[in-house]
Amino acid sequence: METQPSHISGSPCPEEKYPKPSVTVDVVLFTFTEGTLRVLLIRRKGEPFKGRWALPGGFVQKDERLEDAAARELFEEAGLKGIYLEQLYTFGDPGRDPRGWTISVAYFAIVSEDLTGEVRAGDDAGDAAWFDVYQLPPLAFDHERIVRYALQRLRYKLEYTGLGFLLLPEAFTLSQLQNVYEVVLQEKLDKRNFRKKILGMDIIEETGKLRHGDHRPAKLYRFKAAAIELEKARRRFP
Amino acid sequence: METQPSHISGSPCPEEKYPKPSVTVDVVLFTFTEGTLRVLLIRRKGEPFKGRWALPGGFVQKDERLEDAAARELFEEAGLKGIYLEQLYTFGDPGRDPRGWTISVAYFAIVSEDLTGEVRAGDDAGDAAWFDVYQLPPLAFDHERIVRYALQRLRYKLEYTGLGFLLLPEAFTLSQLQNVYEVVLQEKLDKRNFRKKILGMDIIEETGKLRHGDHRPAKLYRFKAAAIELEKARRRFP
DNA sequence: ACAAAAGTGTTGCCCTTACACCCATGC
DNA sequence: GCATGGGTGTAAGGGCAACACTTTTGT
Repeated sequence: METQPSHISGSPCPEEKYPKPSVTVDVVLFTFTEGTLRVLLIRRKGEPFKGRWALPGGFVQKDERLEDAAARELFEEAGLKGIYLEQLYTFGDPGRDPRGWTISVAYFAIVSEDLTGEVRAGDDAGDAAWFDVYQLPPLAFDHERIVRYALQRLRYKLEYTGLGFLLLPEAFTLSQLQNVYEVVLQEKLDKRNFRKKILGMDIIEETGKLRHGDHRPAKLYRFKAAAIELEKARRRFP
Repeated sequence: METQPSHISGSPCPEEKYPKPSVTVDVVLFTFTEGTLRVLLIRRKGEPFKGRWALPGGFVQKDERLEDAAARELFEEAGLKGIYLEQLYTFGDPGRDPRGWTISVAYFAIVSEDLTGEVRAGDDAGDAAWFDVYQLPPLAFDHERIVRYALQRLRYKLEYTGLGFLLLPEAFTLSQLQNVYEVVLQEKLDKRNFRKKILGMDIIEETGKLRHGDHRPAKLYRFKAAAIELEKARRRFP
């Protein structure tokens, strides 16, 4: 968030009759690796909160759709493209940015574990790194609150849609998927009921391949593309 | 929305390095009177869209929380106070305001039929009036889209919370409440099942009084205050 | 052969749905 | 007394939660 200009303390156009806020987008990007739910954070290079970790994000540009701004920031700061994005909430409390009046439109995003390795820090952003959601470092601005809200949204999403697989690699086992649900929802689930429920949703299918690990090999599944389209449509405007 | 200043065409501070958008709040306020679901609209006094109907709203002021801005606009433009409000969505598509770059944080609001009569047009806003959601006049800006989105939210809300009574007077009959659900959800409901469901939710209680109408008198109910607190808590941040 | 994860069905319960008749009042 | 909306119970079906053992592999 708000990485680039540091010269916008207050209004650059003082004594305007109708002062305007700065508007930023911030993205809470989730993935799931090594058995933990993770969020992408960027280390801030400039003031304020220099050196602290913050959500990827930045100023919205003129003639840019809000969602496009979120996608652009993800690309500029982390090299990621084509990510699942949806608007989360808009935060505008006075005092949330020490530089002055700033409103942030937060986005919620999910990326497959596959792309997790592609993350590279952007040029003018600091390091980028994945953090366990349940063990975050101190964050800049009100970003901790934004992450908490996003986590709540992720829980709702898993509870009534089947989109947990967005967090996983393209091919995954049912045990992996169940693990995602258990970590996100913070509760233990029954294996048989879980499988029945997911398979009954008709959103994933067998790939025909097996994953060989330490023990009995597991069937690999992939999601049906239609499932994502359906969810997107569900959230679109009537 | 955007009633006051018409001099903000483009940026008042041209050639800034980081131009800022204007930020407004718009409120979709629902109520239920005479058997129809209604939205409050304000006739625009100034350009653009002069004379058209629009959602109540206006510019966010500095050091003002977004929700406070929404509440303030409702008071200034319609004389209403203490309304149930929740954030709906933020609209920022380029071109949505012919005057220039404007982002609108839309709020969703519900008012009891009791207060419906208190609506009076604000000083600098035009007339205020209630319109049947299913028969809206042409609206200014992208307000029709915002209303559609709000209606979708209202449906979700009635489906899994019991907050339909927020639209009704303080004391209401179960038939009135069922009628609200039927009009909002656009489907006919079974009387016995509806009553079982609502009473089972433990959110309303008998007042002990009866409403005398044309036929057999009906028991009057009121909602339990705890029900609203519960819903507010559910939406609050963890 | 053994340890460890994968995989698989049945039962009971509850919640949801479908459905029809009597009641109390105003006119 | 009749028209009109108010009010009530039950039975069947579907979905969800609880529960334990066999299978397949790697070592």
